[in-house]
This record gives sequence, structure tokens and C-alpha cells, in this order.
Amino acid sequence: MLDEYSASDKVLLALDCIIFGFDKEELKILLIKRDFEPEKGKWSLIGGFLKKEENLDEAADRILNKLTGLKNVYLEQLHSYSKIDRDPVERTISVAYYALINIEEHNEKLIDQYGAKWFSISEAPGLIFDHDIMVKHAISRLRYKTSKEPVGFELLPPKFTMKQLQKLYESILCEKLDKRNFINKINAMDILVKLDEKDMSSSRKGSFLYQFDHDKYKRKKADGFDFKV
Amino acid sequence: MLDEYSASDKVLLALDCIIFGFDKEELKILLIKRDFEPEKGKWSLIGGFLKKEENLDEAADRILNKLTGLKNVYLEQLHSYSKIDRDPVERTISVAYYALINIEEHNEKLIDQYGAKWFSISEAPGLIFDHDIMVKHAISRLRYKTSKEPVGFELLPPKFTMKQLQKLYESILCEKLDKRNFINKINAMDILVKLDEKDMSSSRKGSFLYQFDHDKYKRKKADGFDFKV
DNA sequence: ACAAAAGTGTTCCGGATACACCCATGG
DNA sequence: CCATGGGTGTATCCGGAACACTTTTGT
Repeated sequence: MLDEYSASDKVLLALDCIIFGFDKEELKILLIKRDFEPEKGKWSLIGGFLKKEENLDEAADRILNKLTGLKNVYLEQLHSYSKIDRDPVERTISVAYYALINIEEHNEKLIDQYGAKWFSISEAPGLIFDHDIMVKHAISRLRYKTSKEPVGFELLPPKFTMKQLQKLYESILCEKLDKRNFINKINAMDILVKLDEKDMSSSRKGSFLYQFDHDKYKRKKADGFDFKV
Repeated sequence: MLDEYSASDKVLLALDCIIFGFDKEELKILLIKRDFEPEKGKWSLIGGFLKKEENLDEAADRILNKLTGLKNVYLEQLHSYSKIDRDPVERTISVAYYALINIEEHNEKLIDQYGAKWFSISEAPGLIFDHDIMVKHAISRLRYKTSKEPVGFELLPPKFTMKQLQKLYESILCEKLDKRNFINKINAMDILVKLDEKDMSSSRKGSFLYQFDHDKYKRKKADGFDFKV
């Protein structure tokens, strides 16, 4: 069996990141326009290869950082894709990750440099290789996650209004939610701090800003509280 | 960027299978006793390496077949594990799969030959490398799956009693279920065929046998029916 | 006749949903 | 003073949970 190690075929291990952002209205993904062959000029996910000295999570971090300048981003492994000819250049296995980022914080210059652009899910162009499937899987994973835990605080700025939070949920779940029911549920979770501050940009009256209370959330989660919206 | 292909490090890609079975009482997993170094004599999952001419699903199939003699088994990719020193011999990434098999159908001789043995989840020994974590993840995935679709018909013989089905659910979910509520729910799903046959082994009265109706299930699933138990 | 498991319905409660009006403010 | 979005509570409904007795039959 030891021989099996040496006798076995090594492969290139790629990573691809589905990067989600939320621009106060819609869920978006960040795509790059390839300026190299194969598939030059087509849109794709940002990707890279695993290096010897890092594990997959670290590689995903590095790749995400390269494009956005962001560190300590929410990243989760999605699935591994291995169709033999998925990459026409060489046999590669790709491990897909998805990231949730605050769309206001990424480094504009960097993403310009990579020819990257934000697309709303519905208007995203067709992607190279098997990237379309990856995106589809990522969305359904995000939707699932939403049904199990209060998701999306990574996608919002630190201070946000209830309206924004609701729009985020609506755009992840692809359905309209009732304002009162939504607020009741969120309040029942008791994981937000209502600030004295108001966001005056959206109306004359202004709407209160909230912050996510990470500690409270952690405690509730440990107690097995159900955060379903 | 093309250079990146050649400049990047290739790695060994391993697969490990968590094989679930159900022996009418308990959920079990199939483990093998290693008869080679490293970690000779310790228990582990069955594993293998990806070959050039196959994708991951095919490799998992092949590995499972090698141990159990079974084909066309329910197999699902779980997660990829990549800690740098997870395998002391050489850097390997492992993609874990889990399988659901009918415990009565596997090839006894084959598994003896590999020094494999069924363990109930609670009594399983500690495993090599990161295999314990894989098993933990697999169980929680199975539990999740159970909450979304009628699971476990792969784990049961073609004909089974309601009692058996209930025990299976109980052992996956780790909780006692109410007999009447369980039967009502399963019947409401309307995906079983009640046979005229009875299983007389468990009682004097005998209990009716049921079969899973794959076609009905597929149709209901397509209609978005909710199979939560 | 009795032991042992199979089989069968109804009530009750809580959480989810549907729904409409007043408030505060800047122009 | 009015237009705009912000904020709030209640009645109803449905599905899940709790619950106990009768039936069958081999010994």
C-alpha cells in the first residue's frame, strides 16, 4: 500500500471563489474577465492553485485577498469539481469556496486591475468551464445557510437598517417578506443592538441603525437557539 | 497565467469513504484495520487515490466497490480535507465521500479480507489522521439530509416494516419518535407501497412489509413536496 | 387466557401568516 | 400641510406534538 503513494497520479489542485456582495438592493457576485487563454475575454470566477505550504482554506484566503485586498473574510468550502476535461489545458480538480463580503470595503483599484465586475445574480453572463454550476451550488448553499442561522451580517456594513437587512434576506431567498413579520422574527432572535443613530439618507423621518451583537449570537447559538427566518 | 499551470505544485489526491449501514437496530459504519504503516493496526476509513482517467465520483465508486463488492451505491461528496501534515507520509488532500448501503448485501468475504468491521457509531474506535472529523461531518450531513428528504431507503432492504424504518430514523436523528406520528407522516408522504406480505419474525401478529416507490417519489420531489419527518 | 407487538385518530397548542394604521420629518 | 418611508400589534390558521386503547395470534 505504501507503493500506492508513489504509484498514484498527482494532479493540479485549483480553487475557485464565488464572491457574494450586497449593494443595498441586490445580491451580487464578483466576476473577472479573463485576459489570457484559454477562454480569453470570457467571464469567470477568480481562481488560483493550491501551494505546497498552505491548506485549502489558506489558499482560498490568499486568492480572495489578491483580488479584493480583504482579509478575515467569511469563506466556506463548497464542493470539489473533477470532470476530467473541465479545464482544457490540463487535468485539474477544483475546490470551490464561497465568500461573503461587505461590498463597500473591497479594494476598487485591485478589482479594476483584474478586470473584475459585480453582477447581479440574474444578469450574470455565462461563465467558463464549470463555473456556472459552482455559482448555482453556492447560491443554494447560501439559501440553506440562511434558513439555519442569521446570515449576511458579513454582507452588510457594520451599521445597517432593518430595511437593508430585510432586502438582503429577500434577495437571498428570492421572495418578498412581510415587513412586520420580518422585524418581529429578527427582534425575537435578540441578536441586534439598536443604536441611537439614524440613517437619514432614505427618508425624512430617518430609520434606526442596528449592529450585530456577535457575543449574544454566540451564546444563543451555543444554547441551540433556532434562527430560522 | 498559463505559466501558473506548470509552476504550480501537484498533489496526491486521496479519497476516503464513510460507509453507513443499518442492521435493523442501529446505524453503523464500516471501518478497516490497517495492516500497513503508518498507523498499522489502527482503524481507519477505507480510502484510495484518484487516478488520471476517472473523476472523483468514479474514484469513490471504485474504492467502495473494492471493499464491499457493491455497485450503484448511494454516494455523496462530503468535504475536502487539506491540513498540511494530515498524512505523515506525504502531502495529500483527501476528498471524503459518504455511502449508504444495505448492510445485508455487501460481500462478507471481501470485507473480511480487508480486515473490515461494522461499528455502531457510539462504539467506534478512534481513527487515524483526520478520519474522526470526517465521520462527524458525515453524520451531521446525513442528519441534515434526513430533514429534507426521505432518506435511508438505501440503508434498508427492499422490503421493510414501518418499525424498521422508524428505528432507522431514530438512530440517524438520535431521538425517540412517536410511533403514530411517525406513521402518519410517512403515510402522508405517500411514497411507500404496502405489500400483502407480512414479516412474521418480530411478532405473532406479524407486521406488514412496505416498499419504496421510486417513481412516486421522483414525481413528488419534482413538485416540490416537503418530506420532512 | 395471556403475552407481545401491531395498528389506529383525535385533541391541543404554538408558531407562522396575514393584515392596516399612525408617526415623524423635510420640503 | 402633505408626501414619503418608518414603525408598530393582533386575529386567525395550520401543522406538529402529545396521547391510549384495541387487535391479532402463537404459545
